[in-house]
Amino acid sequence: MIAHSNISEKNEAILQASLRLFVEYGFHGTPTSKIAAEAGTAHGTIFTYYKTKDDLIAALYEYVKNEFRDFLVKNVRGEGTIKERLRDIFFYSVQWSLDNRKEFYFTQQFQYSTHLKKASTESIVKEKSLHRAIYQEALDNKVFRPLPFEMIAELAMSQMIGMFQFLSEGNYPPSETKALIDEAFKGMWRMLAVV
Amino acid sequence: MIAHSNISEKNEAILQASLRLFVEYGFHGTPTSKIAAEAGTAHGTIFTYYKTKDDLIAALYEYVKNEFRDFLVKNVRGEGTIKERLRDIFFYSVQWSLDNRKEFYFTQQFQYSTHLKKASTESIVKEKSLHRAIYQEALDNKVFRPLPFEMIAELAMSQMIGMFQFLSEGNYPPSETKALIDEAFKGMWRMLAVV
Amino acid sequence: MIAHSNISEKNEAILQASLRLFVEYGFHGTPTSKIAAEAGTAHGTIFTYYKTKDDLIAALYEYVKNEFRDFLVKNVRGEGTIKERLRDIFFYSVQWSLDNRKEFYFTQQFQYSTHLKKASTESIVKEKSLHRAIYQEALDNKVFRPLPFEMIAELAMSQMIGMFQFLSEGNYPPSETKALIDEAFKGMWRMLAVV
Amino acid sequence: MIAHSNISEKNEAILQASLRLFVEYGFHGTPTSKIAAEAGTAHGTIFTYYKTKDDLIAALYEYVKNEFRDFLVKNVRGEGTIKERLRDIFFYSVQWSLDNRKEFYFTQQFQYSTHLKKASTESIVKEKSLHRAIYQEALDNKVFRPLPFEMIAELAMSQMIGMFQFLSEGNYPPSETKALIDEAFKGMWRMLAVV
DNA sequence: GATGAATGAGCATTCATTCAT
DNA sequence: GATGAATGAATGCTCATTCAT
Repeated sequence: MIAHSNISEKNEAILQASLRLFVEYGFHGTPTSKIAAEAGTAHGTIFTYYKTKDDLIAALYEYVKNEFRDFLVKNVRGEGTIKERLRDIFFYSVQWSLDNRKEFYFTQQFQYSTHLKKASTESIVKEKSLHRAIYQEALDNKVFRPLPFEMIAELAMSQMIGMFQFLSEGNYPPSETKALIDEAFKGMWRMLAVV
Repeated sequence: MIAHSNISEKNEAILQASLRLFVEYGFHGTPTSKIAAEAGTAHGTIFTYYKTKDDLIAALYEYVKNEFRDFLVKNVRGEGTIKERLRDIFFYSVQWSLDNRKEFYFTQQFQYSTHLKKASTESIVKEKSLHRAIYQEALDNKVFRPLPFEMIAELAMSQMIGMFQFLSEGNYPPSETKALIDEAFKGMWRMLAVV
Repeated sequence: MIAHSNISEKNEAILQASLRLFVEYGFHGTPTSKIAAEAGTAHGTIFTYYKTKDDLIAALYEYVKNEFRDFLVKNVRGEGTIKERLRDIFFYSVQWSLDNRKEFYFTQQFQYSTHLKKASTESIVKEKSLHRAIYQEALDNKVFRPLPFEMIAELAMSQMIGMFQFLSEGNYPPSETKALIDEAFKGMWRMLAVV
Repeated sequence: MIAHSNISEKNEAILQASLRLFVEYGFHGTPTSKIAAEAGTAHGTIFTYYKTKDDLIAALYEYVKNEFRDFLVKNVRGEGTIKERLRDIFFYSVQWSLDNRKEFYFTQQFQYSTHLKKASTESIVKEKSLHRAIYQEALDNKVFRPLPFEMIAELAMSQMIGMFQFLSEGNYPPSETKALIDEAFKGMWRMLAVV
């Protein structure tokens, strides 16, 4: 669920409508006119907030990214062993994507939309900085096996995406979901950690 | 490199051009007219082979999928322990995607192109049947931990995609690439296998 | 430089901004929003002064026309021979257009903007009444050759426009400019006058 | 009447329709959709011939310019005194503009459409080269008074435009029209020529 | 009067698809 | 089969104008 501070009601409605429609019909399958209709605004209103449709898409990405990051910052333990903090990151990342499926799915779509590559590569990396910091820490402290950093990062990320895809298809009750995520984390730990 | 049996030269040129352009500009960023130009045919010719652009995309997907499957069938040991055969699947899957980056990237794009969902879900599952058969075997024989089958499948697949992404960015020499893939396989094994 | 009596500061700013932008980008190339920005007012403010953009354009035309007329009335000798007064009209008309290039250019643009035809034909004729009066006088007194009045009027006007165009491209010092205008007037006199 | 060699029927219809509508409603007052309707083609057809509306406008200008030039070349005496040839240029220029009022009016509109300036300045000069060549000759041979070349050019051109404007309003029979143009030419001669 | 967010009609342009040759 | 001119529905975007504050 999107909810943010200095964003006008109309703007919010536009972002929400965009998210819903992009996820359902894709970027190109969603005319700006439909977004406006879904948002309950006039067509032109979109363009008072965003110069172009691509700008809207990019802004939505930024928006979602921030939601995600805010959620992680709020939930991940600031203290504890590396393993504990890693577990938190893993757990809450998967949890957030399950609780915000549209947002997560949109993110994936975005990263595969070729013509937006340039504007965002930097943005994508930044988005992952929370994760990457702790992988680096684990690597530096020899908690992780001596593998290339990027390999570790990619494998860990993929793991989360895999869990999201798995869990978002079946419909497990919360407690079981929790258990499965933790099971996956243990798997990841066995995969990457020393001993 | 695409090369197949009963496909006319023009058709082949069209598929090749499509692949190149789709990967570079995305489906919607690639007009059929440009495909024709790149393929060295008249615009209309595309539509003597494919009723619609979406048909072309679907056919290309089918085409690539078959290439991949043929490659696996040719290379994966038919005999050996489950672990050996799993390793082969893992290894050659990653290897193929590295040797056919455009093809693999196209596949990923395709799976995130929402408006093509219906036509293909079934197709995608079928594509993965080779992998899934052996995961099932490993699960049935208690070689894998007792986790939901789909979870295992997703985690294993994600691992390969993660390795592709990692390796396709750095530029490692063949021998090192080979070593890294095997390292990743060992990680996956620790993650999923019993003991 | 525009400067007039009962016109509010905002209104004046709007007219000035319009003039500048219309001359540079044309009527259709100048959005009212840009005019407002250039004038330092809110977009809506324009419409408290002018019901429509076309009204603004027409008002600006009227405004400029009056500037020109005032200038002529102030400078043209009220007495003297027909030739002397004609020379003044010719001279000061060209001079004004050189000293007020934007204004003059705007006038020309206006007269070729087809969709404003109706509103202004009458206005344009009125604008030229000072000139026309003296051509009529010259014709009535047989100072001019016996040609159709409209022909004389058009030829004389064209002459001034031609001189403006010529002088506004080169950059002659004032004294030379003056001499060239007088030379042109002599030419016009030879063209139109008896003997 | 436009009529040219290697121009397809549809293209011709588009140019004709454009000319008619531009002259009546102006560039911005004429939607491309109306042009298509008037030309009896589909809307999209315009864009198979011209990449943009501005391209169409520029092409139309080029087209009309060529018509004019062809007409002059066909009619102006190649031999004779400077005066005779000047008279021809003057006479046939005015005559053509009267016989092709839409074309001529379009030309004038075009030259005042600010945002097309860049594309065409060069083109406009070229258009006038036939005239300019003979003015230069007259100046070099001291047939004209020793005035700046550009001044002569502008004054002569203005004269023709003035005559067009005058004649296109009244409705004189051909013989009288002819006489009046010649009268105007004599005036111009008195204005510019030595003695 | 002044503001500027909101409106929606209007427009240029794109592009998959058709079809006569 | 191959061609490419023609089609017209669809779409992103602009901008004059309105109106609640």
